[in-house]
Amino acid sequence: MKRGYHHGNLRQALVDAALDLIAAQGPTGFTLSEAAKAADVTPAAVYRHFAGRDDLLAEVARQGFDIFAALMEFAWNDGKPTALAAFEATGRAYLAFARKYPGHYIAMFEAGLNYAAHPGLQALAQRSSAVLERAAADLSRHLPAGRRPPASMVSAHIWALSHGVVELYMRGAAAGRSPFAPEDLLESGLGIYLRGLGLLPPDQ
Amino acid sequence: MKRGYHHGNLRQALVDAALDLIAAQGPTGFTLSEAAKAADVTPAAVYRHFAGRDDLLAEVARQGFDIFAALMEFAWNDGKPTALAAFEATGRAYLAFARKYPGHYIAMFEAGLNYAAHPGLQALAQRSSAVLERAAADLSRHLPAGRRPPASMVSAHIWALSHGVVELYMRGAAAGRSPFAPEDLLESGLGIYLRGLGLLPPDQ
DNA sequence: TGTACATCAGTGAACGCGCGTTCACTGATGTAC
DNA sequence: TGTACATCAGTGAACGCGCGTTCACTGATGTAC
Repeated sequence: MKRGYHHGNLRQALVDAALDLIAAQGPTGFTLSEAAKAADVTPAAVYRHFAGRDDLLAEVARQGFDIFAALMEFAWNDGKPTALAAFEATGRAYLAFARKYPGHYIAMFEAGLNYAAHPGLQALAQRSSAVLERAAADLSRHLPAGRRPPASMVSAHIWALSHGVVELYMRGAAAGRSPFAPEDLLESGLGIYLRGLGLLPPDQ
Repeated sequence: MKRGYHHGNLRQALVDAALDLIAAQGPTGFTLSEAAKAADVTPAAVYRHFAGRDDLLAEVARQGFDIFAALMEFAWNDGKPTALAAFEATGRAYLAFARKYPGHYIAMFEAGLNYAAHPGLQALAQRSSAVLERAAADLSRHLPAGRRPPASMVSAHIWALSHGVVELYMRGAAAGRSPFAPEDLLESGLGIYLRGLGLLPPDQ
């Protein structure tokens, strides 16, 4: 397919190429040159749209956080119909995102990029975690005030469990070798955790 | 300090140099050349002891699994004095390992190296996970047979939570920004989880 | 103990490669009149 | 509608760099007699 001299939407084409490379070859397996080649363009052309390799990578992460936050907000759905059901939907959404947008996920959480150097990123990342914290807070309201752990701690537990499942059992070392699907692992793990919080009956 | 022409123990010196580089600069920030330089040796000398860059990295991981498995076994201590106490000690040991041996941890779990290509590695990795599975199985024995999840699932939950805490809250994006120490996060998370399993009284 | 010799762990130079980035350039697009 | 010109998104060649790896070599170590 022959395009004209101007690409049309090179910026996004480069982001998409980067996504494919990241998903296929890990956080390191992405080079500006390869992304340019995949977009049928000279490496130098990238500099019309990005400050450099790092900037392109940051844009990938930025778009990822955008999608991620939207997905999480949609799944949480303001805690309807019940806080518990909405919470479990949010957990499923987390894994669905990691599975469907592996390039984004890796850029966001595994590329080790410097959040401080890209201020927009930091704000977006916090928007994502805010969803989870709000969900945890709403959930906590169903607990007697006495034994209610801080919502930010609950959300940290959930996030850690979710991330661990993705890293170890969806990708990673144990990916094929575990008898459990990541989705089942997260769901069962969350269930036990919620029971421990007192949000599910002890004998389900 | 001037050594003789022969190094003495170059093999281990290279492993140690690699560990420092990995810990300081991430899984990618390790090159054969830099490791050689850190050991005061020509890059070519590395090939007297390792088949190449990958082989050196694999040796780092191998030693890591060795230490890791030993540490976990020691902490588990055959489930004494009680399965519960031993289990919590094992969780603490996991985080202590990640904190004390960051280079090893990264090489083991984040370097994305091909386990199948290094058969010895696979066996060692399984020895590590066997400790956790045995602990989970011993714990489960205190549950009524009816609502006893498979031990391998319990150990997967624990591993995922521990790994997630390390990645997100010890290193990683939320490292400094969370109000909770990783150790506290894991301990509280494990506590809630164990309560959910029915191994701790509901109102602690 | 002394000597001849094999072994072996290092050197140093060289290689081809792909990387990110720069630069002067050119051809297409859009705008003013 | 046509023309002159500014803008802008690309090219292509070049750069310096550090990488992993190879090779013939050399100097130190260890062993046999």
